[in-house]
Amino acid sequence: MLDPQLLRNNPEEVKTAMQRHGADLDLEIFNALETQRKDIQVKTQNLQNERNKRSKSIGMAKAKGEDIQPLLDSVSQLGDELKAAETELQGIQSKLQAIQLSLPNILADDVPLGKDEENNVELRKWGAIPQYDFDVKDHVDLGQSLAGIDFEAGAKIAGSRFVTLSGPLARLQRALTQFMLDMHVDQHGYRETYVPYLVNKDSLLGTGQLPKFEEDLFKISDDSPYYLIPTAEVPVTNLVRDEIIAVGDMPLKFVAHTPCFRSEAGAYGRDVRGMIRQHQFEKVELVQVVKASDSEQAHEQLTQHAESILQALNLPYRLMLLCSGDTGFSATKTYDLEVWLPGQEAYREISSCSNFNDFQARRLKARWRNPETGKPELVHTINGSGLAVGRTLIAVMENYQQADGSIKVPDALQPYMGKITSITL
RNA sequence: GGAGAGAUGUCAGAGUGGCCGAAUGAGCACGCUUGGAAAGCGUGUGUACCGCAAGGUACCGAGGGUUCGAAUCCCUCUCUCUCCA
Repeated sequence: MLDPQLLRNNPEEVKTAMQRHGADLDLEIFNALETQRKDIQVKTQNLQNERNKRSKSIGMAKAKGEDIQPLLDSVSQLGDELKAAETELQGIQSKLQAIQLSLPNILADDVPLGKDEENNVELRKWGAIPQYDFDVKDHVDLGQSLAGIDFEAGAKIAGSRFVTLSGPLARLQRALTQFMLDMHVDQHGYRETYVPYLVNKDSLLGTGQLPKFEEDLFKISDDSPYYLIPTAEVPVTNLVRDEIIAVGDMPLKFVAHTPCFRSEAGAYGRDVRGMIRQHQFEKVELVQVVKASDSEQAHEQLTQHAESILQALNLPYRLMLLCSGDTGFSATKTYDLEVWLPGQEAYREISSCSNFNDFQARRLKARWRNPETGKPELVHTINGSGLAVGRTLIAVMENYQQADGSIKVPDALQPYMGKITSITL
């Protein structure tokens, strides 16, 4: 949510910023509602004041044993008027709120203008793209020949875009998860966190998935208020909802491993082959809650934490700065890490690291107390995948494949793999 | 599944229709006191919105209702605790 002050005081500026982020603000409607709101709010508060004063005088008169009937008569009409004003105010406020909830975050100045991922800007590349003297397979072929990935089983048990893993490949996924968690906890100072995989509506409103993106989510049922989490960002960031954080506890750094569930509505033909785009996948998520003055630096730092996993696994990748059209609704700026997949001969997203500034914090009412002013201030939230485990599994398989179809276990993962050095049939 | 109790400010905890944004205590901050500390004393200490300000409005788990007036009464929901199955 944007700062309502900004919206009221500089609506033109906000409108321009919204257009940059692919949204529109109808100033005519907004200004009209704002004017009405002001009038009716003042009117309502005056009526409330009047009622409070008279009610108080009735109380005092009664205490003195005076006749209160004339006073009662004089307020009889006030109640109806007040109720009407309150109802009207409520209506306007919910309309204004709907507008506010539908507006995306204002993009950072250095976000390049662009329509879609074609316009993202490559900031740096890491690692050499491996050369092979044999025919490279993708993870689907590798997984099938190693009898470790079974799409038919996933489809039978659940449906399309589900998969089963078994044997050493299932273990490899677990190894990756453990490795990532350990690295973020031991070397990067994150606090390991276990959270619910089902969340309520308030949490999704807080991080910005609702009200606009309900179709991307799995809802448990119509009578149950729960949704499956699309990312650990939702439960973890909501830890600070309605909280005022002590200055000594800042910054908060959480890491959580969870499954993620996405309906992938609108991705019909895309990535139908393989494990790239699944309804269910594992992810290790990094979340930081910081002071406003620290958020840019924290965003860079968190991105580097995600990068360090790729580096430790020796997987080539590139860092992309997302353009305006590709940056998510709640983000002010997003870096994507794209890992090299030999099977596709392409870089594919494996992590998305975003700074939300105070956009989520305002919805969440997440604040910290500034000791200099003694006042609560909104925090800034930053999160990123560190990393998407399913896609990392793919990347390891494809990058570490050998001529005989086996997969070498990266050195960093060997302690987690019972010391085996290679995955073979 | 059944029966009961409860949810109040940073915390503990009073308040069962009006003078309650809310006693009291603890904590915290500042000041006094002291050689220094403890104790003691004094003052202050929620959030949001409107307003230049004075001031006003809302908020006592959430949402509705009754009433001139609700933390307090009624209804629904959520959560916590105790007991029974």
